[in-house]
Amino acid sequence: MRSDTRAGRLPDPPSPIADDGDSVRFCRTCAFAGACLAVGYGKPELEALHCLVEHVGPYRTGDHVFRTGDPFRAIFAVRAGTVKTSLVDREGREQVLGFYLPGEVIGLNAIYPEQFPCDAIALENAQFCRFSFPAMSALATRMPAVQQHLFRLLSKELGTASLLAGDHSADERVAAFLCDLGSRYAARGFSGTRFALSMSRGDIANYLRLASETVSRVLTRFRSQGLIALEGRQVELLDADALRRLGEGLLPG
Amino acid sequence: MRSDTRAGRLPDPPSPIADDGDSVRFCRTCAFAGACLAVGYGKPELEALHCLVEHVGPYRTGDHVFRTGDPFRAIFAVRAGTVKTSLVDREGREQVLGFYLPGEVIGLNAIYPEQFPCDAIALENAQFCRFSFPAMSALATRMPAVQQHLFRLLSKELGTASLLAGDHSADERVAAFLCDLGSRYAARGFSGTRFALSMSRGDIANYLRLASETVSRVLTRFRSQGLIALEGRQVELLDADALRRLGEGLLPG
DNA sequence: GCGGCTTCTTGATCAGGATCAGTCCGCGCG
DNA sequence: CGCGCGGACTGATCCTGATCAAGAAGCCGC
Repeated sequence: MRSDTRAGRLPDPPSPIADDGDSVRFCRTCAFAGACLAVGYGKPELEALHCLVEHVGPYRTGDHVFRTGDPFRAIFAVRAGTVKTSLVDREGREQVLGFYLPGEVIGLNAIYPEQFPCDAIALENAQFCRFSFPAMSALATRMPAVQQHLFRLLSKELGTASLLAGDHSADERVAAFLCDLGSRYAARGFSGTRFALSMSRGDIANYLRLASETVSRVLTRFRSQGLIALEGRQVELLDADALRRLGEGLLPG
Repeated sequence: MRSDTRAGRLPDPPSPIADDGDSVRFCRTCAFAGACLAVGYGKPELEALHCLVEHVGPYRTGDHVFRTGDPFRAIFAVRAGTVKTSLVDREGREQVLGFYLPGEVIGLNAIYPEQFPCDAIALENAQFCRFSFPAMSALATRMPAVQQHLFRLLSKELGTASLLAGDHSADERVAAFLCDLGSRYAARGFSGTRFALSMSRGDIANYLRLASETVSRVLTRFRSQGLIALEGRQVELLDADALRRLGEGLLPG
C-alpha cells in the first residue's frame, strides 16, 4: 500500500476524432490531407479524389473492418475511433500487429497478396474513409502527386515495422510504446501527453511481445516513479523526456 | 564426441547469381522481371525501363552499397552476391534488419524519409542494378504496370517485416529463418534445400534477436537431430517439412 | 610451416520475464 | 442485493536464453 497511488488521478477523457471534412475538403488530420493539398483545393482532380472515397461505419467495439483472407479492394483511413490489426495462427493464438489512430491508414499490406493478410478490429466505435484501390491506382497514374503520396505512405509504414523488432527490455518497450502513441496523437492534433489507451493491457502486451502481467507491473512502476499518471486506461505522460530516453533505441530516428 | 558429427559433410558450394540479362532483357530472376513481362519485350517502354537502369559494382565483402543518411535517389536490385541491411543505434550496437539475395530489391524504405534509413553492406562480392527512382516514378505514371509493380514490391516488403516480430523460441526462429532463406532461393531458381549462409552466425543471431551462442547451439542440435546437414556455412535442409512445422507461426501464410 | 586474428562451438552460471496462482475491482444482470 | 464475469494488479516460482569464459577451427599474411 504505497501512498503515491493517488498520484495519477485523471478526470475527463478526450475523445479523438479526425472528422472535420466536408464535401470539398478532406479531414485536416487525415493521412491523405497531404495529397489534397498537393492537388490544390477546387481543382477537378480533387473532385476525382472525392469520387473514390466512401464514408463507412460506424463500427462498434469488437467489430471487424476486414478479415484475414478478404479480397483486397480498398484501403481505409481511420476517421474516428481506433483499430488494431492482428492475425491468428494455427494454434489460435492472436498476434497483434499494430494500432491505428484517427488519420492513419490500414490495409496497405494487402496490396501485394491481393487479400487482407490480417484482421482489423475496432477497439472503440469507429468510422472510416474507404478508398477504392483500383480507382486510386488509376488516379495515381494521372496524378503524380497522388502516386508519390501512396509511395510515401507505403514506405513510411515500412519504417515503423521495426519498432517491435529488436531485443529490448520490458521497460524500454513500454516506454517506447507510450512515446510512440503520444507523438502520433500529437501529429494528428490531439494531446500528445494525455490520452486514453483504447486497447486492453492484454493487447498492449501481445503487441509488445510481453505478458500482460509484465505490462501491468511496468506501468505501475512508471507511475510510482512519477513518469506517468495512470487511472484505468487514462494515461498522462508526466516526464516525457525520461520516457523517451528509456525508449530510444526502439523509437524511429 | 558424438559420432554423427560427420552426418553433415557437404562438398562444392553453389554460387548464386541472377545475371542472365542482356541489352534487351532483364535477368529472369530479377524482382523487376515481372514488370518487363507486363510491358512486353521489344516495346519502346522496355527501352525506357532500360534507360533508367545502371549496372553498378562489383562491391567487395564488407563494402557499403549505401549508408544511413545518404540522400535517396535510387533503389537497387541485387544482381549477384548477398547484402545485409542494418542500422547502428546511439550506443553503437548494430541491428541487422534483413538479408537480400540475388533478384531482391533494397532501398524501398528510403522513399518516405528521402534518405536511406539504414546501411546496406555486401556480405560477399556483389553487383547491382541501380534504378533511378525519380525516373522510375515518372515512368510509372505513364505505365500502370510499372506503378502496380512498385506498389506490390512495397506491400510485399511490408508483409515480410513481421517475420522477426512475435515472441518465439530460438528453435522456431532458426527453423523459420532457414526455411525462409530456402524458399527465397528456390523462388529465384536456386536450390531451396542446399545453399551457403553468406552471413556470419553473429549476423544471423542479431537478425533473429538471439545471442550467437544460441544460434550455434540450435544449429548444432538441428544437425544432431538430422534436420539439417551443416559444415561451416554450407547448409542442407534434410527434413524441410519438420523445419517448416517448427517455424510455422513465424512464416508467411 | 608459424603467430595472430576472427569466427564458431561448447560449458557453466545468471537474470529477466513467463507462468501459475490468488486477490481485487468494476460492471451488467437476474 | 448478491452473483458471476472479465480485466487489472501482485506475489512466488520456473525456464529460456543471455552472459561469461574457455577452447577449437579457419583464415589470413609472412
